[in-house]
Amino acid sequence: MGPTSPNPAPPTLLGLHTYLLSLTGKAARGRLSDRLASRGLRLWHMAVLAALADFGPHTQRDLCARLSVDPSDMAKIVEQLAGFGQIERTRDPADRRRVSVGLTDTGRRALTELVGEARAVQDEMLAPLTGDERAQLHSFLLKVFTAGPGAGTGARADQGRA
Amino acid sequence: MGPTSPNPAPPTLLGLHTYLLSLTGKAARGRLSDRLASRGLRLWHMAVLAALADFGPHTQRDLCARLSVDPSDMAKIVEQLAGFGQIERTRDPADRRRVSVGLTDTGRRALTELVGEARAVQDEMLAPLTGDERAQLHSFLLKVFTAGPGAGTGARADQGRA
DNA sequence: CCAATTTCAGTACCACTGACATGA
DNA sequence: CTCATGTCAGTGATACTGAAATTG
Repeated sequence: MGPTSPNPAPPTLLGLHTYLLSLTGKAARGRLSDRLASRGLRLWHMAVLAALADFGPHTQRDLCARLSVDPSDMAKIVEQLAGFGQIERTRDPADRRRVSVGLTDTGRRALTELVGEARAVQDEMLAPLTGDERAQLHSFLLKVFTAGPGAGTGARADQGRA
Repeated sequence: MGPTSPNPAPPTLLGLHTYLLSLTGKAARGRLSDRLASRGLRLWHMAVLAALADFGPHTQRDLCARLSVDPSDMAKIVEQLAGFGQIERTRDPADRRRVSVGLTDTGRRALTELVGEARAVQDEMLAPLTGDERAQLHSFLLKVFTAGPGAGTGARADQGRA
């Protein structure tokens, strides 16, 4: 859909706020995951590290709830992060079903670097906007996101029409 | 990631413009495709119909270039739309390799309805914003999108690390 | 013979479903 | 026995790769 390409995107689509939002979101996601891939990680890895850094240790179930990730997927993500030594898993002695997940120093360092990558991407993508405009964009998105998914389809709704 | 859920998303993530952008984009995409699914169509179907409505008949290859869709995927999309009677395919008599794709009246009607659905979704999602704010958001996104993907990764860039 | 267009089969990835093992 | 937690295998959708078929 390269705007610089000879064939521009259809105005009918670009005029729809939600469509444009999904396009730019896709581009953002793509660029982010490209960057993170150079370090062998994915977006969910960064999300888990960030959740642990911001709120301290979680059970896997709480991580799933906070990030809207399916438990079966979280199992794999946590398994990989443990393999990288970025998190530690310990069985809760009080309720041995629960696995408590906590950040290691390695994980904390990794998160710092990942956030740096994300900042680099956003400087790239948001280059056409002034600082004020970026701040406004951010506040708009935050409003939409905070009010938005809460009720119904939220994060899943990805292949809705089953 | 329901903001109304007991566990809020990590501020570290919400503070990253690109991450927030990808989250809201994902939500927009999810809601849109849910709506369209109720009519048995997908986002790409709407995109193709919109391209044909805005710019007239295309060869499949031109559709691919305009929408950044892989030719092998476009073949399936076009096949389905033809099955629904929303487009017509004719071999270009001058160059019989090319398939010219054009909109039917049925397709035009379908597009009108799909756009209506998209507008409904955007009224839902952007409810927390005033009219002015929506216009500003739109212009910001348009700037970012128009300047952004142009060169390389554009819409594909989804699993870049192959 | 080579290039362009379309089509088809195969691969990888992501998100979800359902079944299962463990433990409260 | 029941419910909760976490794990694992399997499904459907998406996006890409590579090769074939047709035509220029």
